[in-house]
Amino acid sequence: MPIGLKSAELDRLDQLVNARRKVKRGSSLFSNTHPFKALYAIRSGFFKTSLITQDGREQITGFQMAGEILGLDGIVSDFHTCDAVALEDSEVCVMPYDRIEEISREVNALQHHVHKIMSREIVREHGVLLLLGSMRAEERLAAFLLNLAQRLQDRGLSKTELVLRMTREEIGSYLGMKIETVSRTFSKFAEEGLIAVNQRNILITNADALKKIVNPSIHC
Amino acid sequence: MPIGLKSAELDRLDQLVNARRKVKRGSSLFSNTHPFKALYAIRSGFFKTSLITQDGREQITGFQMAGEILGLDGIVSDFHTCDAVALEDSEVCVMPYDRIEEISREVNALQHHVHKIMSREIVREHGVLLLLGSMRAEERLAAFLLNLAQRLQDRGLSKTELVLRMTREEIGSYLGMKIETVSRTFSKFAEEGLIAVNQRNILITNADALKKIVNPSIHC
DNA sequence: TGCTAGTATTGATATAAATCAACCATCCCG
DNA sequence: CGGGATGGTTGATTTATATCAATACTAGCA
Repeated sequence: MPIGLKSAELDRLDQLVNARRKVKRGSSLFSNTHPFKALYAIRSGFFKTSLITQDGREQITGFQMAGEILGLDGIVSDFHTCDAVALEDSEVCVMPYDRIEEISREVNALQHHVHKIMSREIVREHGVLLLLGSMRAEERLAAFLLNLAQRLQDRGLSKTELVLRMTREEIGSYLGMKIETVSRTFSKFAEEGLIAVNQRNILITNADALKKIVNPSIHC
Repeated sequence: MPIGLKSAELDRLDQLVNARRKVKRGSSLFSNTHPFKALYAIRSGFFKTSLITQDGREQITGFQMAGEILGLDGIVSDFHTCDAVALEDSEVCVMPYDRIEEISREVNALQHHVHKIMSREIVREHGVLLLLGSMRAEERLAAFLLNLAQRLQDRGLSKTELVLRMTREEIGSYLGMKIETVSRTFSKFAEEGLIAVNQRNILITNADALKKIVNPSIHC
């Protein structure tokens, strides 16, 4: 949340969060077609958001961790249009949407903050489009690992040791590839000494090489 | 824009648009790294938005037509993060962003409208992720044509006759496939009698069959 | 302790789409 | 009118990834 506010404004912001909610691993925070009432700020834990097609295919649209916001998809139609499922025991702050609108009108910083969050999500998805539309399997997985590492680093955690919260299948769904390809690509990276894989524990041993895979040109 | 407003609110909304701007076919409305100042509402014409990677690959993130909003990507960082290029001579309304924030605080309907526009864009991109992540070439192109047809219909135009404003290459970039595959898929659809192709003029002759391609299950 | 379910890896083969290549159509401009 | 530039189609071949199939690992539980 933004800083440098007057104390009266801070008091108002305190009213934004009406409750906390714990979400057990494997259970959902909201689902497609559920009425939209609130946005959720992740306090702890890890989520995936996904779409399910009528013929049963799942497309994961993102993985979210502490500090990120869930539920933006619901604003447009008053209904959620995707599912959000916890991949580990998690806790969120519930921020009723009408209260966000109300307080946004009074606290300019909040108004701008909300816009930024939505814009950031749009830009993030642009990046995923680039990934899915024009990268090959190795590039996708390398980009995925570097992105996770960066986000962990932003949270003060190690940027080289990651514990994947999702299955290989979920990674594949997100990256538009099959589980076998995900597995093979992990193995290839490991053989080449870029990472060490131990189940869901990944150690990035050569981040530069991963970056080179994602974007060959800038390193030539 | 929303309806059912008081006249004082309508007066305020009039102040939102500060200028119109014409954009010639092939020239850009804004570009990556340009400072972000305003959102643009398309009055007439047709645009593409795209990302360019350092190694020169282009990923088109969307095609926009009259009534749609451009520039949302710039809010998060005060800089645009993609390029918007007119695919035909176009005209936009320039809406300075600081004025949008200001008037949003006074006119609740505008505030909600802005949120909805951003949320709609997020949901649209979710759909593209699904397309790129889990559909095959034929499904992608069929979905693309149906989407265009729907949006034309929403604007009171024919839902069966479409004039493509973009090249095959641009379609391919958007759909994550090569130009040859786009061309072949058009030819296949034409052979099967689903569409008639005459250069960039497409006539949809069997929309149901296209729908069946996109989503096999619901028609079985 | 061993069994089962879920998850992951690896190999063999099939296939969708990319690539390489040739050619065609249209438009524009000197 | 002619010739080049741009955009599009079609065919032959290659390749990345999917699919099919077998096996292995881990965790939880009876």
